[in-house]
Amino acid sequence: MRTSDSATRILDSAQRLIQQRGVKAMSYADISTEVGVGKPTIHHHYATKANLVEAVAERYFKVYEQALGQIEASSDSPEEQLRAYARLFQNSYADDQNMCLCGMLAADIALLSEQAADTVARFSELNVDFLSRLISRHRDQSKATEPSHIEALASLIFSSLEGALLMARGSRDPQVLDRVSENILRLLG
Amino acid sequence: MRTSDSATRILDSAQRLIQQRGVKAMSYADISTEVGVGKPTIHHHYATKANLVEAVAERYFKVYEQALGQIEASSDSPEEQLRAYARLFQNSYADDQNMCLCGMLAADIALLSEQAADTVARFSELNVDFLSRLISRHRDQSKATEPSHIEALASLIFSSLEGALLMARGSRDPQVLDRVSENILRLLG
DNA sequence: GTCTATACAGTGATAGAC
DNA sequence: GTCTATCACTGTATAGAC
Repeated sequence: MRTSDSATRILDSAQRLIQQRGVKAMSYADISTEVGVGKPTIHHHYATKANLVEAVAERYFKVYEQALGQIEASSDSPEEQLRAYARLFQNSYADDQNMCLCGMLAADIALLSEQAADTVARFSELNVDFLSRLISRHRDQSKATEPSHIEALASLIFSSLEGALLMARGSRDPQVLDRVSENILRLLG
Repeated sequence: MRTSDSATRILDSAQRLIQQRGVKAMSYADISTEVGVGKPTIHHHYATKANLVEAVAERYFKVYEQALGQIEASSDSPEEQLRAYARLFQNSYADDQNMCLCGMLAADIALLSEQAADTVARFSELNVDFLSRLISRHRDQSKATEPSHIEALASLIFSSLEGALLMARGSRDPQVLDRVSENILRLLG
């Protein structure tokens, strides 16, 4: 159905609005205009705003999880995989200077329902786990490293990219992300 | 004047609310309740919400600039100065899981006036410049390094800490900041 | 599944008295 | 410098028809 994936188009619009303006500034009126349906239609698909945010977060998590899976499944080297990982963030910024959805939700954590906040926490784990595996694989090729060090390095890489996305928006300097991405590759070796 | 630092207490309240909830969720009603003055009083000191946000950002910038100056003036080693720098972020989080004000403003960049957005950009430069000087001083003790590498490393450190602050909020894990801070020290040497 | 119409709380902001 | 009273507007949400 062309018409009846309104639910999906509402999610698309809501996600974009959150990434650009934050949860509080994402309104039913904006979505209504963008998608071309009445506000009651939005409520029909997602009863409350909390529900809508939860749905956006959950879908984002799953899509992102799949993307990480594809990177991991590729037979590339850990270095190449890390490059592909960094590209996820670069693509987000290239697409209208979008913040990572969960990065924005983390900033707005005080406004979220328990469920949405939980998805944000799981997103963080997802990234750290992915990076920890990647680092382990890389380290096996040379020398062994303590698990706590690996997790700390994974946290550093994830934080760097989330922060670089934030910094790129704040400083209006698109190159920040590229420079940080390059230096992260150096961290690995 | 005891009474007439209402202006200051309004700024304090507004800043805290922005750091915890973001610009859009900071309201005159909240400040009015917290400070104990009527909403018209807030307008008397800061005519519009945009003015208020600009004043909060500008004061934050200046206080932060002073803090960096004190770190720089201290006769400590570059390593110790970097530790003190990281502590600024750790203190922010320790104080009610506060986001860095300009980090939150960067997330809310689409909602800001030109002037406020400019202060955020200047804040970013302030940090990168400070860190670049610090790195240069450290490198002089050993080997020379290209300026572009220094700035890239400075951006990485700043991004890491802003991102770690965001990540600590999102993952509800206070130790993230500590782990990232430690690893940053390793980046220097 | 979508609409019109509407309820009602909260928003930033202003007028004018003290 | 602070107040009371009030403004126009927008926010989320609901009722009920089609």
